[in-house]
Amino acid sequence: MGERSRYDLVVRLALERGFFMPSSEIYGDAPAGFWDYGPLGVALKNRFIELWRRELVKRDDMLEIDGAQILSKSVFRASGHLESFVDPIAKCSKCKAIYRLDKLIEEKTGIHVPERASLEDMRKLVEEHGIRCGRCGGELTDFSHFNMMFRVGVGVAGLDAYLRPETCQSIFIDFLRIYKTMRRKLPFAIAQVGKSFRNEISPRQGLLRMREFYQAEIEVFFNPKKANDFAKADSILDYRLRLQPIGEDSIKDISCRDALKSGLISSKLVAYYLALIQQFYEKAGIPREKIRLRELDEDERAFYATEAWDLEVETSLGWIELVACNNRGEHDLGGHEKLSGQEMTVLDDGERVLPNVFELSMGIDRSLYCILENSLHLVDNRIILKLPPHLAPIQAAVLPLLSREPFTSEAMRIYRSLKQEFDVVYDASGSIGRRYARYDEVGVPVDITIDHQTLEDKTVTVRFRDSTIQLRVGESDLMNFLRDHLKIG
RNA sequence: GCGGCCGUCGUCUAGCCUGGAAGGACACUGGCCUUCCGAGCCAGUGAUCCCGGGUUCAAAUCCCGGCGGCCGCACCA
Repeated sequence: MGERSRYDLVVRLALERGFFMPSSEIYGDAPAGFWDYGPLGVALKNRFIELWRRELVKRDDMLEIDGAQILSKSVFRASGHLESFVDPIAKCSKCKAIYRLDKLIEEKTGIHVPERASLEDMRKLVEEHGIRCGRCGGELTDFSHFNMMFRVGVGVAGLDAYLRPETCQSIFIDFLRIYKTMRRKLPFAIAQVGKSFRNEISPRQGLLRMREFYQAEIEVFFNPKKANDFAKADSILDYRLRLQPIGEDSIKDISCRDALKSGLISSKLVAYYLALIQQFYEKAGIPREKIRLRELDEDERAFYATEAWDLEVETSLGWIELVACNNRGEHDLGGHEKLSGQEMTVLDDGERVLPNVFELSMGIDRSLYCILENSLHLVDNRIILKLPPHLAPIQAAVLPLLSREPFTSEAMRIYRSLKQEFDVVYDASGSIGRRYARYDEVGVPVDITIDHQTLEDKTVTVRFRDSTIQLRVGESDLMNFLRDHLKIG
């Protein structure tokens, strides 16, 4: 299979079988970067989130919230997004080309433009060095900042507010009340699944880069002096991480214990959460060898991060960042404390500390793409979607061997008994082989066929998607069989 | 946002250069067949030809603008 064609196959399957589709697609003015999930896509997403809840939220006793998507301007003044979530731009007065101003100055003069440089500073540099449009030589004009947040006007007065560019700000602004009411001590984590919004200049590649997207974020609050006093980490010390630290160009397969000992990871707390997130993706069906935790150097890190590891998965499109694991230090609670005047310190062993934050910020849509691409296999030019059974949108198909009585009634009866507990479909249309193929394509892990023998001895044929092996299961054992087969491994 | 290529049934595409009734394959639906791995035969549904404007007796086709897609630049979960 060609490298590009894997992406095309996923998109084609998604459109044809209802996983996802471009939003507003019947209108010509549909802007890029917005996608709708269809029935199978929603089901897959829900199962993915179920797995996330189980393997991260429940496993680590996190508290889950669901915050508003529109937040006040002050939130983003405090978080730094109003000032820092921007690109400085300028336009050519002649050919209308738009430039990243800081990049243009650096390219023309070799002078490094610091993040904090004002537009006025940059305008001066442009004048001093006589920088003009790189393409036509025209004069540069319209110096401005392009902020990637969507601004919204609230109420009749059109009060300035913003769609959140990351879900985690909801966690930080709710932190104080949750801490006061939920009786937790440091360290503990707050988690959230929800939408975030970024006005990307050029969204592209389907689910990989959207303007409206789902994140599953976890913010771990901890005392920075105690990041190594972390007993929970004992359970993962022997687990092997796939690390690529700064300056390395290959992946080290190394136990958490050794990574800590050699100083590759800054603390037990960080090692523990990196282990949890890697284990999560392994359970989501991504093979270990396609996962890496790559450490970002200063230039690559977000403006709020002091230490950053990206969990990346290798696909036909290269390594894709699925989770940003950032040490945000006291950036967020400190920022909100300063602007709101609300003291954010908490008591920890008799000492007042401002909690630091380590986050696991997961892109859900991207993750689903990687799972789909990884699961997609071509056999005799037919798609077989080998999803882990516990992520399958449809868990079993109930099929009468022949589309006539008494097979149809028997199959319908079994379908009805199963659908109370499982997500199953009934299908009598087309030859049996055609139906097997139809459900292989959307990742149904087992097909249940009602055949001649069913009528004699109350057993059914169970046919496995990945191996096409068939076995006979008694009707009364079917529930237990399915529960077992759909269990998280 | 820029540059290159591109946009036709659900999907893949023919037609565009050289203007003149939108055709095929797969999928889907129904019928015959009565089946354990996309069987065969017959019939059928399904396309504002991305959108808008222009040229023309006539536009899927030529021209202009917009929107979208892919690749590259940049940015990012």
